[in-house]
Parts: sequence; structure tokens; C-alpha cells
Amino acid sequence: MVWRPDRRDGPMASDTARRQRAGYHHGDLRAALLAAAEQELIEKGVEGFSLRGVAKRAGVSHAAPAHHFRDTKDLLTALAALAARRFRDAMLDRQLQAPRNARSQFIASGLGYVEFALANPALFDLMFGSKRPDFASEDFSTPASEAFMVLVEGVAALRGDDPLTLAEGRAEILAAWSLVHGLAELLIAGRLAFAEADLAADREGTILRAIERALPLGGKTC
Amino acid sequence: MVWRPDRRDGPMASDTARRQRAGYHHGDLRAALLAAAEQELIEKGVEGFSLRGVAKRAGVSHAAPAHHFRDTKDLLTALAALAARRFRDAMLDRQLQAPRNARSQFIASGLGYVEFALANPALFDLMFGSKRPDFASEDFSTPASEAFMVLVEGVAALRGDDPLTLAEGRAEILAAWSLVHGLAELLIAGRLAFAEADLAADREGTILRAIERALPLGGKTC
DNA sequence: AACTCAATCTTGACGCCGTCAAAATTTGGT
DNA sequence: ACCAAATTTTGACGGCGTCAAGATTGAGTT
Repeated sequence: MVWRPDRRDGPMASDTARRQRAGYHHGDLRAALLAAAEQELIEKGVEGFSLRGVAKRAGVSHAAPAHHFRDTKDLLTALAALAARRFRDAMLDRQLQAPRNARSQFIASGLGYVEFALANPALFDLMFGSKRPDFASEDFSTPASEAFMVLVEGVAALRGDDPLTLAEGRAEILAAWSLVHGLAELLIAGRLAFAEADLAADREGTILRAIERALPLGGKTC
Repeated sequence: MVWRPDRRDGPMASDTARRQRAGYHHGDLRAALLAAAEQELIEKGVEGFSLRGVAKRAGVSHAAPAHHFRDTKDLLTALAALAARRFRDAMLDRQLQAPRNARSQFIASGLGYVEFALANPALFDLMFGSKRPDFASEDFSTPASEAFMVLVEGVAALRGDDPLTLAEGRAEILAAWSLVHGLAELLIAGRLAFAEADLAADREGTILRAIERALPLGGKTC
């Protein structure tokens, strides 16, 4: 086969600089593949995701990813791990912007949860709605557990104890997580037509009022 | 090609009677395909579902389904519609077994929701976690709306008004649905390891206590 | 500076997938 | 008995994931 010196001058020319940064053959292909995979996921969804599509996006042959990711599952696992880190950070960033009291911090973590799902539906779907990644991988489970602990610590601060060690505390965590997670799922699935007017008028407020229902200790004014 | 008179004597022989019921070529292939599709969905999941696999299960050629279902999306839509009818019926059946008061009826519908998800994770996943079926199809949306109305009427009975016409009522519906749906999703995704002990000891009770958190009007004893 | 070798990438192949078109088969009505 | 329509099969096409083999490159050694 003839060597074509202009192989890099195609539609990927703008990415050439980034790809040549590292010391290898075509630059940091692993990172380029991850970026291409995220775009593929966004455009095609988990169900339409294809490894050959990712390779095409990155401007390499269909078998090039094999040296950086064992198979499609491995690539999707790395992508889910990336998603979990961003997800955890979204919750923590939201808390940084909120007042330093237990109630506000708890609600902020819930808002971060739902807003991450709305801003990154494809990654959220990969983390919670797919069976293709290996969720037992530590690259995924570590940041995912850290995100879970944000929620747990929110409940802990509100209750003044360690909720994980008491059945009642675990029930509070279960209810809070379920509500926030269900809200996120239904929102990105577009199943909340009945509340579309409320969401259009004041999306954050509508979500916030729902999250307040998840507050432990009968958070309502009794 | 040689005609093989023993084509029906393979592993599908036991199904022959059912397939010959109706008046067509090989019996009621449409129903046989739907049954095969459900089994394929259960064994392979939405992401591993294949039309050729369904045809193989039904004992017909790979192109046979085309005359009964336009394409894979069409078959999955019919399957989602079937799931929605069973889902609605699961909620209604649960209500029939519960006391005739608003609170018990509301909780029963929620239990029906979650228990359907646990008993039929593949169908539940198809209805809520996939983008492959056409959810705008009336075959799906009609029973799905009816299931939604079971929840709405539960809230209506507890509140004594039509919750859909008031923002406050819609907020109650949103919170209740989110909690129940999130609980179902997290349960079938196996993400509730922290509460596994509680679920193992008393699964229905653990689920029930979570659902009680979704009761409108501060359902707790204030 | 030439060589070696491992890492990286490409090419080609295989079987499976969904879908289309054409041929074969069966059924029901005449 | 025959015909037209419905049903099913066969075969083909391009796309998919993955494996094996060959080509290319970069880094280290002498």
C-alpha cells in the first residue's frame, strides 16, 4: 500500500496539534478516542454507539482503538468512569455555591445531580441506563461511590448521625436518592409532559420544590 | 432448493400447535414473534436484542418478521405496548387487593409499579430506558397514560381535588412519580448495595416505607 | 549512524446484524 | 382447478465487533 503523506489533512486537520502532543505514533490517541467516544455517545446514544464510528471520528482505522481499549466494553467503561468523575464534581461544585448549612448543602447536591443529568443526558444514561460498561471497575466505582457519599453526608448532617449504620437512616438515603434519581430519569426521558408548563416557567424552582420533598426529618414545616 | 417436509420437527416442535391455530401459512406468527421477542429481550437485554435472534427463536427465516413488523423499531414498539398494558394492569391488580381507602390505594399503586419493575426488568427497561421503541405510538401511549392516571387518581383521592389543574398538585404528582420510578430504576440496576441487608430482610417493607415518603399532604404523622 | 525491537497503526477477514428485492410456497376465493 | 394475494425463504448489501497478519514508526543500543 502506498504511503500517503497527506493522511492528516482530512477533516481532522484541526485536531492534529492535540494528537501530536504526546510522544507516540499519532499523538495521544487514547485521549482522542475518549473525546470522539463522548461525541459519538452524544450523537448516537448508548444504543447507537459504535466503535468503528469512534475510530472514524478520530481519523484512524477501525482497528486502531484495540491497542488502547481491549474492546467496546472497555472503552465504554473508561467513558463511564469519566462521566462519574464529572458527575461527582457537579454535585460538589453545586455545594460550593450554596450556603453552608445542612439543608442548603443537601439540596445543592440534589440539584447538582439533576442538573448533571439534564446537561449530560448521554453520559448519565451510560452510567445508569446501560449494561455495557463494567461498573465493577474501580475507575468507575470509586468516583461513583464518592458521589454517593456526597448524598450520604448530606443526610448525615441533617440527621446528626451516621445514617448508613441505622435502618432508619438508610431509609432516608433510599428515599432521597430514589426521588432525585427518578426525577432525573423522567426529565431526560421526556416523560413529564404533564408538568411541562411548570418546568418551562421555572425549571429550577420546579425541580427544587420536588427535591425539598426528599428532605429527611419531615423537612416540611410541621 | 429442496423442500424439507420435516422443517417443523426441530426444537420448535412443541410450539407447532400454537402456531397452527390461526388460518395463515405457519399459524399466528405475529403472536409467536412477540413471544419470542419477549424471551430475547429477557435473555439479551434491550442492548443485545436482535431481530434475527427473534426469528431464530420462532423457527422462521431471518426475513420472515418483515411482513408482521415493519422493522426492529416496530417490533420493539409492539413489545413496549404489551409491556405498558401489563404494567397498568399490575398497578390496578395491586389496588384491587388493597383496602378501599385513599392512602392504601395510593400505596398499592406504587407497590405495583415497583414490583412490576422487579418482576419484569427487561420490559420495564424497554419502556423507560430505551430509545428504540416509538413511544408516540398510540398502542404504547394509551396504556401508558392509563397507568399514569392510576397515580394521578391516587393523588386526587388523597388531596380531594384534581391535582393536574393546580401547580401544587402537579408538584405532588411529580414527587411521587419520581420517588417510585427512581426506586424501581435503582433496584433493577442493582445500585442499592448499601441497603441490601434491609431489602434481603424485608424487601416489601423496605420498599413500602420508601413509598410512604411519597404520600402527599405531608403523609407523616404530624 | 545503523540496527533492532517493541509499540502503534492499517489492512483484510470472519460471522453477525438489519434491511431490501426477488423467488418460492401456500391459502382462500372463484 | 385455478388465480391472485398473502406469506415465507433465499440471497445480497453495507455496517458492526473482533481477530490475525503485515506495515510503519519511535526509542534505545551499540
